[in-house]
Amino acid sequence: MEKNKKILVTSALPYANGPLHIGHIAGAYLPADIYVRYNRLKGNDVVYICGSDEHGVAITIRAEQDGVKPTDIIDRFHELNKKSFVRFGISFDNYSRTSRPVHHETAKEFFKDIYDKNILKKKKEKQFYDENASMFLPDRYVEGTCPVCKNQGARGDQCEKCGSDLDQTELINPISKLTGETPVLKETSHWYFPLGDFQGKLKDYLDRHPEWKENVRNYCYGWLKQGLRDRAVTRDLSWGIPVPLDGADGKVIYVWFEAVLGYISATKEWAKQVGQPDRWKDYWQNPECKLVNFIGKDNIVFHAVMFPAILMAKGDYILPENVPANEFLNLEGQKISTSRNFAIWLDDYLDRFPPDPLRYMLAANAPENKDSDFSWKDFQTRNNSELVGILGNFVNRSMTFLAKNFDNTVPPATDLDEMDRELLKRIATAPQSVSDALEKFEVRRALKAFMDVARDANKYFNDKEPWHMVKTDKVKCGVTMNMCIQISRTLAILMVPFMPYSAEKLWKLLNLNGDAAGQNWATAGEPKVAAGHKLNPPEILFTKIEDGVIEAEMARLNDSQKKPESDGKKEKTGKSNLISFDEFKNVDLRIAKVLSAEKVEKADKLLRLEVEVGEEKRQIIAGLAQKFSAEDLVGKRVVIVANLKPAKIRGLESQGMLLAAEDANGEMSLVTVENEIATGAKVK
RNA sequence: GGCGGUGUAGCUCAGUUGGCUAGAGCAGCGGAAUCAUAAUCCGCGAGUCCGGGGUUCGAGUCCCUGCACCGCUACCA
Repeated sequence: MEKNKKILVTSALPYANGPLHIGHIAGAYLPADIYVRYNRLKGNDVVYICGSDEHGVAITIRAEQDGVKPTDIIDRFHELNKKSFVRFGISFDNYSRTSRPVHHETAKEFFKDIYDKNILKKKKEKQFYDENASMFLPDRYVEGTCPVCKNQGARGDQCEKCGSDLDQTELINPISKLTGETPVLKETSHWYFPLGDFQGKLKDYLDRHPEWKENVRNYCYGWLKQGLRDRAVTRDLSWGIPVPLDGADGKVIYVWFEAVLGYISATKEWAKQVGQPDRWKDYWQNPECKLVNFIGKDNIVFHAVMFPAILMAKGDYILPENVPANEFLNLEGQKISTSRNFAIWLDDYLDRFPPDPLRYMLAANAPENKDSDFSWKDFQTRNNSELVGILGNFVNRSMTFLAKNFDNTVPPATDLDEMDRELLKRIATAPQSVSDALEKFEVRRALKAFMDVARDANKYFNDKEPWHMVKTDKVKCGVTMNMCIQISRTLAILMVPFMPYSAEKLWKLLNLNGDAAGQNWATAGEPKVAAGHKLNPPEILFTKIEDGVIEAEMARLNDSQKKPESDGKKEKTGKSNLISFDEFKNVDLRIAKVLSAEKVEKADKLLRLEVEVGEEKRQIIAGLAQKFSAEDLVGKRVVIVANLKPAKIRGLESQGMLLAAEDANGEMSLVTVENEIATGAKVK
């Protein structure tokens, strides 16, 4: 038996700008929780860490849209998500948040330390500073006269008229788009993390972990092959962790660098909570400790390349031992979409169903090797035929049999026959069969191994036919029932990682001491229930889900999908957004005929169109390629915005914009006209 | 467009370093049983292993290529 191992498990920090759905859960949380609960049963010293990721632009944008402060957004979703996790039985030891002081300090310490080691590269550049807004202006927020063609509306990154790539400092008569004031040129610095310098070490690190999932490894090798580039670790933003250096006012640490450190700060916070403030070091700075980061596939590069690089730069920290990344979960054959509200939200689910059936479903169908699919029909089937039919039924038939014929008391197991001995062997090997899979993070296989125990139990019950024996040989029948209770106890313990609530319920029904989660995995396969032990009256473990309930859920899913982002839209059409006729008049809409269309090379979505507008011919670059082919467009009369400032896209000048409608599902339709009206005609 | 992944029975998915007649669960069909939430147990699969080439004594498993889908990334006036 291995000795107590120290294991630090993390799940990706959910971004606190929205609620959690089942896709999140299936990827990074449930598999981790199963792994954690299993290791606790094994007696390992596990700490399970997570928290809300609360910085970054997306939060400020959402706050601006909703007309609230960033803290309002993060407070709301932090609390909501934290509560959902608890209800679902995700057993974090600490669920922190990156807005906490401990995290700010940790992130600053890392930044400062890496800076002090002269690892960060400072790149000086002159940038415009708006003194009224008290901030440096990103290129796009500066306008002025183009030094090449003298066009007055040139932007800081390029001139739309002549297509020249510009540096903002080249502009003549620059103006801040924020305030309309003339910005001053100030020297500013950005710090870059030289990922490339860690290329060799990262390669060695990857080479040392051939046991990682193939998708993770290949993905990382792909990045390495391309060569790692310097990556900025500072940004000019007001929301985030201030850069802890002099002269870095108005700069924050870039989220990619800081968020992953949330695992460390959350561990520190936990250590304080348990009254041993230094204990986090036993994990993060202990080479004997095994760090496992559970994530979704979208997060691979941050956890398997960048996070290790940061830890290497800092030194004295352990690196992830494994990064089990799951693929994505689809819903009813389609992608889950938060913007379309096509999802099953966790808190929503928990309002109507118990956690365990979903835990079971998501574990049985976890997207381990490829994207997998969740459907309500499947959910019903899994619940009814597997949980109710196989697992629940076995326990129930055993317990009601004992209640009726043995006064709820476990009979002695004297005089075992061959079949009984086989069953005991089966019980004895059950924990190992589940562990084998869990040690390799193969949750699906583990769950199947668990269910196979229940299947075998049913078979044993059937083959023994105790309902006949009870009339002919009650002692022998008693042996059978003793076996059934032994295996029920084993099932209760093995069930803990997957379905903790039902495991405890079963444990109580069996009237055993303590709780199921407090048992030892190593002895789960031993027949420990004594003869004469009194059981509690039988109760149903899992309830059947009727067709009507599932139909209602499917209808909900469809209904909710029809009205996307309701509040956002209401505001946009509200009074404050009304424009005057004069404003509308400024937009010059014209009829144009598409003469030719072709795909822009090396761009998936772009089409280069030539259109006729009256006498004039124009080139328009439009992001339509995914919905329309050249044939769809050539010859069509469309509406264009004729007086839009030209812009360079992919090196091609776009002289106008083609109008098309796009709905919430991403379906598009061109705006066209009924008759063969002359091109160049004004639309009003 | 670049990088990575996936495409196996009606459905959801396994298939380890290439090797015996390609598997599981569910659904379906037939049977047994009736202790149990009409729950269980046994038996039944003529699948172009996405298409096309190739390597090999032998390929779902390796190589090339085409198609489809997913993720990251670039670009969507």
